[in-house]
Amino acid sequence: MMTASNQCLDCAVRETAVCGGGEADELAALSQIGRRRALAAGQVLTWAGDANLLCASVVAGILKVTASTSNGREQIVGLLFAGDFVGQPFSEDSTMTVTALVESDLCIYPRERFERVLGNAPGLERELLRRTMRSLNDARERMLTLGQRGAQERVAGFLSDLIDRAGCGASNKNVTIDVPVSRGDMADFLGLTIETVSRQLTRLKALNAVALSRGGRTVLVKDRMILAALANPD
Amino acid sequence: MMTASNQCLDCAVRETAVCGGGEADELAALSQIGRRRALAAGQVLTWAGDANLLCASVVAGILKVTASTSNGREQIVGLLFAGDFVGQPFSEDSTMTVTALVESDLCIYPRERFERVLGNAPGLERELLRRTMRSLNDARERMLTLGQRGAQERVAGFLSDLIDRAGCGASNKNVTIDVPVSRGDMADFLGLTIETVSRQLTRLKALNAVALSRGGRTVLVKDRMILAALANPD
DNA sequence: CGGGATGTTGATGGCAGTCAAGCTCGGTGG
DNA sequence: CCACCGAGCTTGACTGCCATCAACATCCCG
Repeated sequence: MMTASNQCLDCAVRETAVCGGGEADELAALSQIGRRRALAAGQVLTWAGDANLLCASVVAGILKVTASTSNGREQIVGLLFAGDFVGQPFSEDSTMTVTALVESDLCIYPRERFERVLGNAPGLERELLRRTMRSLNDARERMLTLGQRGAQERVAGFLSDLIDRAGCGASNKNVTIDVPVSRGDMADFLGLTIETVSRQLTRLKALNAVALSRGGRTVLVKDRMILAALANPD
Repeated sequence: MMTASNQCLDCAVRETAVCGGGEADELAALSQIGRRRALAAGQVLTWAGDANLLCASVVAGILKVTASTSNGREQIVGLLFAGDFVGQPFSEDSTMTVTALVESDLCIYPRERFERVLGNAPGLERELLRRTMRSLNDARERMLTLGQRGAQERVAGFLSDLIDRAGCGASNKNVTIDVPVSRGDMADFLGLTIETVSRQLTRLKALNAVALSRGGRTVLVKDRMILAALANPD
């Protein structure tokens, strides 16, 4: 379809998303099945337990992938940013809920059709394998945090990771970072409560490692080294 | 090489390992690069931080994949059984340590050669992608446990999972399961201490849900339903 | 301004970690 | 065959961290 193809060529994540891993003809096949969808903040893309009908690429925004216990406790098992892949090909049912944290744009692929395209697109399949491997590694590193680290290490580590994500380069002092999620989501991500997260942040403030503003959503990191030391004590 | 090929044909995990996903010619290519290696209990296959030189299939035995903090705390992020795939293709460095928990047999593939074989073996690559997706899902479900569940839920859930693994079918009462790991490994797996694991097991005993023998390594599950209820309270 | 959502601070308690002692079991050697 | 030994497991006393409950502050948006 011409419009879809045109969308791909000037897509914001043309290079960074999974589509970038394929040859021209593979991209063309993908473009046939992709459809744009916008999600409002808080809107759910897929529910755990529902039939697994969708895969997607994040074009813009931030989403969370969550798992929940039967008594309603929630763990954020992954955050998705522009360029990230969403979904579980080759699985009949989805066990995770995917929710937009801010207004987001996706490029949606029906799962079964996506799988068929994958079969004829070795470049895409390779790229998806690489990404899944990286996600698995991330998940395992986070299991270390959730199983073994204390509250202070978790919060300091979270901020350090945010800095790395932003790619602020060499500067180690006075880096301003934007916390893209609420305290509640931060707590669910780190396996803590809102109160504990808040307390640890004020503790970092007291240690002169950070300064907060914009209602705690903007963090001025006065010294990355202090933060790194608190995230990884000996 | 004829011997390697012969090894594959009568390999114990011929059907269940990643090799089973490919066509005959794909298997032949794999057999060229696979070499058997035996590991003693406690022996390390690969260290976190070393160059990433190996992938492998588990032929027999049990291995653990661990991540560690700088101050020496360890988290078991995965257990590997016969048929499971080991390693991280397409990554230059390995971030996890892999250790044999009992005497084990592996079929080792040099990483770069394995990657080259994958490029010409779509069936294998597909199978590896499926497995990696499953592992990612497992890791995420475990993040829920590590982040949100209490000690009792973790231990009861661990035993329930062991029963599922063993595939004891329909019988819900008086199932005997073999705990394949020490209390210490169980603790590292669950993000608890040895003492807490032990206490929770005696608690299960007091609740008449299980009986222990062989120094705590054999568990007679008197009622799976009680266990499931304790693992998933409301 | 005013009101609701979000974030912070405080008081308290419980669950799991720590430290320390005893127990069990399997293996070894006299 | 039994006494001994050591590793792994259990139990106990105590501590400390983080969750919980509750009040207050701040921000944002109309």
